[in-house]
Amino acid sequence: MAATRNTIQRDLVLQAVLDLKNHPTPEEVYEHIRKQHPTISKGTVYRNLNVLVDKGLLLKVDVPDSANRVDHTLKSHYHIRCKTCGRVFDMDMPDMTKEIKSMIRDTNGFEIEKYGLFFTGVCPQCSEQK
Amino acid sequence: MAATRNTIQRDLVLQAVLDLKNHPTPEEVYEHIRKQHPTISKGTVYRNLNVLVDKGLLLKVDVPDSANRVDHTLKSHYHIRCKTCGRVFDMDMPDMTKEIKSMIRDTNGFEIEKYGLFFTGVCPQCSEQK
DNA sequence: ATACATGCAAACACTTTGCAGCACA
DNA sequence: TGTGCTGCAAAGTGTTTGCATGTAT
Repeated sequence: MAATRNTIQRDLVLQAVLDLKNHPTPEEVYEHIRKQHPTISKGTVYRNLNVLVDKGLLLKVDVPDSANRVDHTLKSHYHIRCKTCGRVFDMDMPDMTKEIKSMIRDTNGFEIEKYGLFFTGVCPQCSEQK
Repeated sequence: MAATRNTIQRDLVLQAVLDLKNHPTPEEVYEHIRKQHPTISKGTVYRNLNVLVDKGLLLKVDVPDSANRVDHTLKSHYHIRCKTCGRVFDMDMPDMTKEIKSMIRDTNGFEIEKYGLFFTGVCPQCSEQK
């Protein structure tokens, strides 16, 4: 990995994700930082999120059909997205990595690197507003 | 659901997915159809793929960090994407819907509608080319 | 006849990137 | 002092959409 420097912007990006807690989108990180540091650019936010993910300090959360997110929680867990309001929540369920791996019958020569398990549904607030 | 019509284009889109078999991208469907029907537009391909998915004739496959795909296989199964060549393959493993649902401890009021399980790795061809 | 569908292009949402100047090590 | 990083804007991907026209029912 190439050498990296500690810039103010890098710190701000990491701190913003920690502050926002709930797996924010890059856009949310950008808006959060802009309050205190209005000159930061969106490109810098994206670049630093990628750097922090590569360094293993943040986890990338792939969200179908919308902006991806980053998670400050590093242990394996799963998410659900409300298809009405778009918010993303943590699932209350144990890690299934072992079970999932044990179900693989034949990798067909594939080197499996990672997997994603993602739920979609309607959150309590949105379902009662009908 | 609104009434739908049987257009030549709709048939062509469905037939293309069946012909191409391996969960093609909309772009691949478009290029395939264009050989026989050069005036079809990409918008029409996207629109019809969405209609066919809504009708339950095709399955949408959400692929992290790249174009989505459609699958003509309707029964629940999982996919893996080679991060080197980008191709998507079927996983050789049984359906885990029951196991996954049984691991959910508390839905916190969520109406869970669906889930996606997706693998990433390096395919045999790409890993031997190193 | 009517409303759904088409082709086209523009717009959209999200993300990356080229570049000139800046600042951390 | 050098190269990694920044801000900015432009470009890149993938997908949807507005509109005038066409066509299935």
